[in-house]
Amino acid sequence: MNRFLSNATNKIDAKGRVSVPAQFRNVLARLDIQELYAIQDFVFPAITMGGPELLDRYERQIVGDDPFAMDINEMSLLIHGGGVFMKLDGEGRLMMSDFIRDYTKISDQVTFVGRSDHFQLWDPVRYEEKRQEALDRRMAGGQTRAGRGETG
Amino acid sequence: MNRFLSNATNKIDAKGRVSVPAQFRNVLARLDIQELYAIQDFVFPAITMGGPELLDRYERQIVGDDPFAMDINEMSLLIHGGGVFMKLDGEGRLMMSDFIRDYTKISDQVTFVGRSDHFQLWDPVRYEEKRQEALDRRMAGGQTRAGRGETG
DNA sequence: TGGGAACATTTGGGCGTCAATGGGATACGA
DNA sequence: TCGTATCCCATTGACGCCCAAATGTTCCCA
Repeated sequence: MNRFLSNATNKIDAKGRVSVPAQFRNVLARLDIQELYAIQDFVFPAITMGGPELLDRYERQIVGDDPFAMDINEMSLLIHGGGVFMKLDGEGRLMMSDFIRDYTKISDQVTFVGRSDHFQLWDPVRYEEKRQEALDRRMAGGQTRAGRGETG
Repeated sequence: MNRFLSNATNKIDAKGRVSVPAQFRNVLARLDIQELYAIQDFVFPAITMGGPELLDRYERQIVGDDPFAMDINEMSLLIHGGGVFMKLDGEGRLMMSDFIRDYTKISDQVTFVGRSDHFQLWDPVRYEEKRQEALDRRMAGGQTRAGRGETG
């Protein structure tokens, strides 16, 4: 598999490190991603991580024709000022910086959530909350499309 | 037969493994499905499993042209964050991960339920409950037992 | 029609490998 | 020089891979 799927929760050790799930590391290797770009999610209390092309994509939103694009100056402030490059240590771990902790409220555990072409870092509790909210909202409004448990 | 039909209940062994019914494995082989995509059912306490095209189908809902479709970010959280790829061991068994147990309340047995182009994993008791509920609901409009369900 | 052989399926368990985690030692920056 | 980050190695436990027992099914022949 060459996409980030599923989720896994790992502990933060005494030094503030946490192992990136092996499954995700495999995807990173397959995509030949050496350096990780990290930025806060604009909607959820989570940190988005992915390859450098992730930054490219955000930058395209700045200059792009997206009608919902934010103010350019404001957007740049978030993307360029709020993003950071990180890399894993020899065992595939990364440091939980204050930058990450601030936006996520992560304390002693991290839930890694696959998002297809990138993945996210969540506090386990908040992830479960938001996941449930999303589920509720889908069942409330989405009865038409593929609702009722039918998938086809 | 190249569709998933009927249902069967198998035991979970001490290691947390359970055999996928041979009948279902035959269908998988016939459809040349090597890797299974699994995701929680959005309505029932069950896990839906099928080939990779199952994920494609869900993803089409994300990028679909439905203007009232769910928020993309939220939908991805459910589909990508909540879905997993799994594969069977040499004997055709799969691991009952916490992921599966959480959504299904499966403890020591699993009921595999055919759903034509995919199948589901249920806790035997809950399956029987839901099946009975569905049956009752269907017969509610009609007469007694003998009465056939009226809503074709 | 009954018995049983041959086969298929389910279940159990040993063992090696790898991932997650912990911790000491060293390098680096404030 | 102290606090922090990085590198390296050790430990533990989970999972994959393999083989074997037990249970169930089919089919043939007496």
